[in-house]
Amino acid sequence: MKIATWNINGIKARRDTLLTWLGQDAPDIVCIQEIKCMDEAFPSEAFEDLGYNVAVHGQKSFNGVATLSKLPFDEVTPRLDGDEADEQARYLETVVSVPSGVLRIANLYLPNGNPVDSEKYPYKLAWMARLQARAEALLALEEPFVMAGDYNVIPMPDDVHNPAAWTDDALFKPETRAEFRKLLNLGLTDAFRACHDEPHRYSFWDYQAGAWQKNNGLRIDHLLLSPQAADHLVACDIDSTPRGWEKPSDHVPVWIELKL
DNA sequence: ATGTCGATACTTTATCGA
Repeated sequence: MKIATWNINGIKARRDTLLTWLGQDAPDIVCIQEIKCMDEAFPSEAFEDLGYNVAVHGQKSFNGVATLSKLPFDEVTPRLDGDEADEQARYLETVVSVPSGVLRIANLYLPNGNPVDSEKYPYKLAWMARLQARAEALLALEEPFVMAGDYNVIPMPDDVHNPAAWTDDALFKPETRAEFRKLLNLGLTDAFRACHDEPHRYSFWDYQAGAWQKNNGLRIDHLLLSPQAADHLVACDIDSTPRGWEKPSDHVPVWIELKL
């Protein structure tokens, strides 16, 4: 079972790019972020024609997540617990049945948090605390689950080209990295780092300043696995090729293979 | 650390968010 995550930066602008990638890569489940549209504007039919079931949690203009799955959804639950007043569409949890039982997929678009002296940074940290609480609740079920998405977190200095330039950024501040580490300390596995120890492998390159050409990137898109999922992890990688295509997203897909 | 991009609106250029 192949599961991918990809921040596509606008489904209207990236529909055909995503279809092309799905046509050649054919993952079983894809978590996409930043669809930037309302539920009813999502082009579900195009993906259904490729054999995917579609779950959408969108909003106008910003944010928004959608999960595509070749397996039917047993459950679809939008929103992250912990703040009823939070209107931002950033979290979509689904459950599918697999031969060995169930598999839960949390699709998340974690807040960017910049600028750090605005209300956006405390919102990011609070959102990360809510995600930890959700992870704890799910871990108690002792079932396989994947938390996949754009975390907007650079976990380690080796995950960015020039770490010294990022020390005060919301994606790399010590407080941000500490909140991410709490997820790992609960018992979740960073799938990419379980499979790779080479430094400077990136999932995002800014549109500006020739970042892609200079390989000036960030590793901020992650798949975190529960112990019951990590036990079945056989491969993980970043597919950077779509960053070189026409009109690319600034992020590329990251995928795992689970033997379930 | 800014050489860009996507979506939106009292649009055809400015603003916001990343």
